[in-house]
Amino acid sequence: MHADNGAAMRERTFTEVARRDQIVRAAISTLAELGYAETSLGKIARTAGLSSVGMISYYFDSKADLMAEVRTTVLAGAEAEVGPRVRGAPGKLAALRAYIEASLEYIAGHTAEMAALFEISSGRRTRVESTEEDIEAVSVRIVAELVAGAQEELGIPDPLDPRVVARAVRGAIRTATAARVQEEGSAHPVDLSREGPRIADLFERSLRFVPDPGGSR
Amino acid sequence: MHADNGAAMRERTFTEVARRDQIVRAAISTLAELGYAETSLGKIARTAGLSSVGMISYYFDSKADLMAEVRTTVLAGAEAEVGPRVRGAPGKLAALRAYIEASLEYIAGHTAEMAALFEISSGRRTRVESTEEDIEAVSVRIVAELVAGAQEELGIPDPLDPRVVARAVRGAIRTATAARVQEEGSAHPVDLSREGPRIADLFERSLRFVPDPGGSR
Amino acid sequence: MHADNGAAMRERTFTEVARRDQIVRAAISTLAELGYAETSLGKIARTAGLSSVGMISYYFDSKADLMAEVRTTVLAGAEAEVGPRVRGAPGKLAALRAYIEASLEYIAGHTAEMAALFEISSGRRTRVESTEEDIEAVSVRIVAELVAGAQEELGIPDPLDPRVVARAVRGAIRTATAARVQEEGSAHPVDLSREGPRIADLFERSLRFVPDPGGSR
Amino acid sequence: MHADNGAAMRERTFTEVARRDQIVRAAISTLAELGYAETSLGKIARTAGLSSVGMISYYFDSKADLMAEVRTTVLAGAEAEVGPRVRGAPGKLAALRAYIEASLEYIAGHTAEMAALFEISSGRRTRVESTEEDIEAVSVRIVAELVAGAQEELGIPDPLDPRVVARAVRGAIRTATAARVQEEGSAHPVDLSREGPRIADLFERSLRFVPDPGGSR
DNA sequence: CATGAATGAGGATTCATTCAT
DNA sequence: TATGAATGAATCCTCATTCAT
Repeated sequence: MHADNGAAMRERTFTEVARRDQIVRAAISTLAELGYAETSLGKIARTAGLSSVGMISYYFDSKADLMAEVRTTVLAGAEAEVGPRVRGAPGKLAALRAYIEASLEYIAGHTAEMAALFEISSGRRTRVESTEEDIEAVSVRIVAELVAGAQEELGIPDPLDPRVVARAVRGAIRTATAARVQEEGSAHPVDLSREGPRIADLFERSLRFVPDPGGSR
Repeated sequence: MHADNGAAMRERTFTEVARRDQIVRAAISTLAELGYAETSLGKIARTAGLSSVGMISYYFDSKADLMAEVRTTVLAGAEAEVGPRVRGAPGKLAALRAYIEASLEYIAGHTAEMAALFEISSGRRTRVESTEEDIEAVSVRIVAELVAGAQEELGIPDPLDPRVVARAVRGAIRTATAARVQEEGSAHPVDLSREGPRIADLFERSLRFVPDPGGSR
Repeated sequence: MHADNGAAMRERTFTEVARRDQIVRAAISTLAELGYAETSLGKIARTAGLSSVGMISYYFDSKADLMAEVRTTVLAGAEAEVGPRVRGAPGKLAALRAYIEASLEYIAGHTAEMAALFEISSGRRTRVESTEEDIEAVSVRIVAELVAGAQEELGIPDPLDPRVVARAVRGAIRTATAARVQEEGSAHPVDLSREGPRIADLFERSLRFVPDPGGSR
Repeated sequence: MHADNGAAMRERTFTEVARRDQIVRAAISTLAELGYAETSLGKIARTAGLSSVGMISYYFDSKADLMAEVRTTVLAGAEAEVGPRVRGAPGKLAALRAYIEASLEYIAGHTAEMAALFEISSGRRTRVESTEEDIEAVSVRIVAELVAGAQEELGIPDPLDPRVVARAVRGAIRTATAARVQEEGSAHPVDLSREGPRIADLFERSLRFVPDPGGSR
């Protein structure tokens, strides 16, 4: 076997990097267009303008390997946009808002990547490595930290469970994305560029909310 | 062809009903365990303890037909538990809470069914019929109505967009489900039986929240 | 096995005869509509309004058995119409003309039967019995006798080989039939009712023709 | 997909050409031997000495694709022999004779090809493309032109309908072919090499025939 | 008489992967 | 580096036939 994507790397030639990138991009398009179940190496090769399927096998150990690379690439791209904005936010609540808004903006501008990511995570079951941690689990942990910080920052007397909120936040982002894809032809499609602030508002309200001391619940 | 799911209905034998049920249950298990992409009629047959794949084809016109039956079955089960509780709730806010709690309770007791449903909706691309409306779209519409009613009920001065909230609610439910599946082996798995009230609390807070006139935002 | 279509017959009950006929007629329709390759016992059963395929197996030993019955039935029908007219003709030449015209008239009125017959003879290869003689071979022999008789009758000095003429006659009949089926949607479809006399004229001319003693050929 | 028979042509490797040819030849043998209904890719593969069925799918997009190639190949071969002789004939009547004789000579030397062609045209129902015009329809049109020309050439007072004659000619050719295949084991098999001139004689007589002014008919 | 159930072989097709060049 | 060739398993599906009731 020639290709190798393990931990201890050898150098990659320029051609190799370019080819891999070309293939990964073709895979993203294909996944987004056809879905995981209908995506084959042959179709990816055709999308990439490659004459043979063997070419992919040459650069990637297996289909799973390619899928993993797609995942990594897409996640890295998202992190590159979302991460700095979260880290540059003044305070935890602002960071949470930044996370939500940046996520939805990124999603809005990278439909194919997100669709591909979605297809991979829902279409594949066999984990390549144990290190390939679940996207959602990681995201939830990160968001939960922001939520916990924000509630602390706000000094809420009866805080919500950060992980519950975090899962809701992630769910809201995911559902908004999915809705956008599905309502594409609808009369009132979801406008992702406006969705971010609205979702942020929603969660900010729940975090800011102070239970009425004499309230019913 | 023997199996028939068209308009002009035929009587169904006892054996037929039993077999179909047996196959549907096997399909649910297989989908939940392997995911849509890895679920084949052969694997379903093996799970069902059937000797031949042809047996499935005998009772279902096609794989799509079987998947549709799975979908219908699971949705009917969920509706039977969630629907009455929502309709029996005193008021819209209570109905929203009932919806969330009942959903999570049902999910908690029917992990495999929900996973199967999830796999079908995300894994299949070719819609069987246009009438087979997207589960999420329908759910969002229903929840949005509850949200709108609740906000009206509460007399909130600056209400949130009901559809934004609805998508967040659905997202929270889905993510909680997914989290439960994925964290099965984890140290702190999600306890779905407690998750419902917490998610309901979260959204109730955001709906009850009255912006401070002199607040920072 | 219950059904039996061998030579030494036992009595057939009324129901049995009726059922067999019903099935044979359904087979003819199906063959004519779908062609041999697409005709299955299941489809024949559905066409016949029978609920189960087993019914056919009950009355016919095998698919081949049913096909043989279809063949026999159709041929008997044709013979019943063509035979008397040929035998009643005044003279051999007239008999040949009667054969051609009656054949085409019968074909014109029994499209489905003829199509079914055509499908069976071209679609199936495994001979059921050696006694199931080839239709064409038999027909050619019969026509050849008429041709030979006609030439004798006319006293042609340099007669044509009767079998050559006979094969041409049969070919003309077949091709006319096929042309009718294929040109159904065409602008100038073949009118089978007029085709008979024309084909008869054609062959009568070739039989009547007396070579010019001083001619080139 | 590897095989390609679309518009945008790709270079064909030496191996590819050889393999395709090998498969086409195997298909011809199988069709001729078993008939269309019994011809499967598996049997063709076995005939071709190929270990796997997948091999055929690798070189041909579908079974229909392969059948189309068989058709094209056989027709091209026939045209290459018959065409020049028809076009080189001195006059229309001579051309008609050349057509008949050349056709039967070609058929005599290519029994399997012709049988395969016959099986394909009669066994398949779903037309690949509308441009794939029916062989018989085309042939009849060509022959009809020759017939019309010949009658004009001969200056016959009461000419026959050229299309009627053309269909008869085609029918005679086809029936002679079929007869040859079926009478292979017979005592007096048809000798196709002598059949051509005889059939030509037959039709020449009918074209040359001048009705007797005082004749019976 | 009739039917529904069941079976298992065989149909075409797709695909990931390996290999020789 | 790159490519085309080849393989064999697995996909869904159809079908003729058998059998128990």
